[in-house]
Amino acid sequence: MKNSANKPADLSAQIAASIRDAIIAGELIVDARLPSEAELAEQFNVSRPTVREALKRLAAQALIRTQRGATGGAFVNHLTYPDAYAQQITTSTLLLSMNEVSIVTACEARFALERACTQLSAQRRSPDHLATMRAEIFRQSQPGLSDEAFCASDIAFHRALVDGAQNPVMSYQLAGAVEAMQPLMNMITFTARSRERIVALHSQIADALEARDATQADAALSTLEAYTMSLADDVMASR
Amino acid sequence: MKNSANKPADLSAQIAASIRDAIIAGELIVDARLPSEAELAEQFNVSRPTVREALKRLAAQALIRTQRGATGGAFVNHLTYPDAYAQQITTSTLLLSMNEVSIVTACEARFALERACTQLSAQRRSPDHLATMRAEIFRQSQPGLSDEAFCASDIAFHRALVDGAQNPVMSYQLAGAVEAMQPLMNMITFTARSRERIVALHSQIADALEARDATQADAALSTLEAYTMSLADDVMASR
DNA sequence: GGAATATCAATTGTCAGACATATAAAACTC
DNA sequence: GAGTTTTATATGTCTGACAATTGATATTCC
Repeated sequence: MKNSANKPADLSAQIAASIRDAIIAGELIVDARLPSEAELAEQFNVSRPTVREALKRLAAQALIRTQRGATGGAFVNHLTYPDAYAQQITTSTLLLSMNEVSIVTACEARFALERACTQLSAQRRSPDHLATMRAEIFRQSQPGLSDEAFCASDIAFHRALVDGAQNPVMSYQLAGAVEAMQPLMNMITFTARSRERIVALHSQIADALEARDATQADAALSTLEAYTMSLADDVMASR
Repeated sequence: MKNSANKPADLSAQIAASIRDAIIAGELIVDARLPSEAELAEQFNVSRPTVREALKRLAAQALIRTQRGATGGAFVNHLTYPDAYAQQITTSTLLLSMNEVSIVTACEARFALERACTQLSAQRRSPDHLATMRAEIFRQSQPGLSDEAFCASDIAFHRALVDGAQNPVMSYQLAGAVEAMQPLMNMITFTARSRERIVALHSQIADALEARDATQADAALSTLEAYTMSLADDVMASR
């Protein structure tokens, strides 16, 4: 009951799917070179532009990379965390902006997932993570800071909190949840007083992590969640 | 210090990025029709094949859809949750298989995130979610079940658990973490005895959620995590 | 007049062939 | 032997064309 049945996909989509499946199935390992475009065209019995469209589809998903020149070609890409982050963030951002996800739902998800990191972060955070958090807190308390810069710093703070768990898979998962909310957070204008409150809560969290006190960090995070939501409610109500 | 600086990207990549930014910035709203390929080619001062490659890149990310015919063209796509799931799972699966993520790291992330859902799921799960979980538990206890089918049912169980939180953003985020682990989980062969134990823990979780007891569900999930990891250790050690 | 049908026009999908450009290896020069 | 030039191979891009799809329009028939 999928597209595969009711609508024959484009040739380029079919070819892309075929190659993608081979990669996922492990038939093509990382850094393996695909046949040249001309060879692929012959294999699939299509023209070179069609093959190229298929390869561009895969390149858009960071599944392959291409290289020009004599020893060039298309290679199975080693999917790096930054690549995956970037895709994750793009997708999450669009999902949030296109599906009328309420601020409440997004906040709830974000903080719930973030709390999942707290336990581990309290155990494992390095001095480096703490230093990053303190630095962002300092930046956030500067009076002249623009709203955009404040939000960006807020995100950097939470990234450090998440990274403190020292689990790259969790960092990757959270990147989407945290960063995708930036557009929503930017809609909430922070008054001087609410910034003060947020900074105070950030400090509480950093203190708790420094003391390796997961329970207290959790509590501060919950308070922050409730406060963020109340700010969001105010903004929604005033319109 | 990115590719944008040291390597001028392909024209098709530049054009794709340009259109993508316009979509993300909200300049192109959902279902808006993009100019025809010929018009885009003229606007960007490139040939049609180049424009087409750019559009295929966007189509691969489900950002646009194309339609043939007189009133056809490329339209900004409404990114649905299933679309986002699919991308999320593909990316996560590749990330796990290509980055030598240890089973320990992946398990840790998965269960930590899943525990984040438990609290909400205990409050909000519907009878429907419970029924799904019970049905999967029953299937898992059937003796003749293949390893693949057991793993698939395991995933379905955990999906129901996550969906019970009634937060689509969390469901989306968790889809990647849970399903991407299928290949890893398939590597662990389950003996009759370990299946029994897993089913018992699943039942405990279902019971706890039925009783809306988040603490007990949490505990059972933690036990399941520890048991899964010990099984993984056994498999690793025996090779 | 209204409905079924035929035609048309716009747009994407595909193709063939060509040239430009990048790049590493081979051949050449000193 | 080191440096330079050539060459082969691959991707990147362009031109031009035709096929297929599909909504809109005109036409025909009752």
